[in-house]
Amino acid sequence: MPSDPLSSTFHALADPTRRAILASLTTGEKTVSDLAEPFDMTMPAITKHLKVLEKAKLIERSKQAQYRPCHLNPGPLKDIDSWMEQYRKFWEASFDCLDDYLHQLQTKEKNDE
Amino acid sequence: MPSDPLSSTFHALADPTRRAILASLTTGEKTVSDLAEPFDMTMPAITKHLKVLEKAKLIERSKQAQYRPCHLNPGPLKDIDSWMEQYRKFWEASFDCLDDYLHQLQTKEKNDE
DNA sequence: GATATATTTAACTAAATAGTTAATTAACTG
DNA sequence: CAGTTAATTAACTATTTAGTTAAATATATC
Repeated sequence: MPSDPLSSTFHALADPTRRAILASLTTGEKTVSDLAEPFDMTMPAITKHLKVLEKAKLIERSKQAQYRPCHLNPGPLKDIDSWMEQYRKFWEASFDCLDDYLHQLQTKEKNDE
Repeated sequence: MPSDPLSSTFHALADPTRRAILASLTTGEKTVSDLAEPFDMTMPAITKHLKVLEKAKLIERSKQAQYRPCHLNPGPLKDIDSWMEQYRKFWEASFDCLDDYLHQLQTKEKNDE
């Protein structure tokens, strides 16, 4: 259950409703009802999605009267971006066949040593 | 069940074993036994992880005698990178308080119109 | 053809997920 | 304080997941 941060971020993002909620928060703070409005889903379902996003620290929440507004926290997305770094070289070069490319990379490594 | 590509990629990445397998494939093609070796897990468990990665198109497989070597396919990672684009501005600017930043962004939007 | 190696499939289990409805909490409004 | 609105919690269900052990498949080797 104490899943590592990267896993819980990826898990939170592995759902189209949650990604849509995040996207909706890019324009600023929103209440739960605001966020729920576009979806054909009950409020408790939205509450649960928000809990998943909150545990992953992708959103933060405050209190304003009976509202519990949410805002985006980009930190975990930045962490994913950093994690991706090790893979960028695999698509940034232009190549047709991955095997050729890997071979090329390995050859280059040898030359660098 | 026919989950969208982005969801199935994020889901595949939401597991440390699968991420470790991917990382291991950055150095080139590996057999299932090679990939399984670092983990305290049975072979069928690894086979299942590979199936998840394969369905997400993060790996591709071939046949060589009794071996079924795997290699990395960076395509879906590139797609995640593109998806992230809309969030980059949220961490690329330097700011202390997200609310201030959001307010700033909204102000800027108004000025742009 | 018998046997060993590499991998997968089948059948099962325990736990987690994504949703529901109904009830509860909290705060505002008349 | 009665009623309404915003949101959460509880209790339940169906599905998916991540793992297991045991059996099956496929290829190579003797």
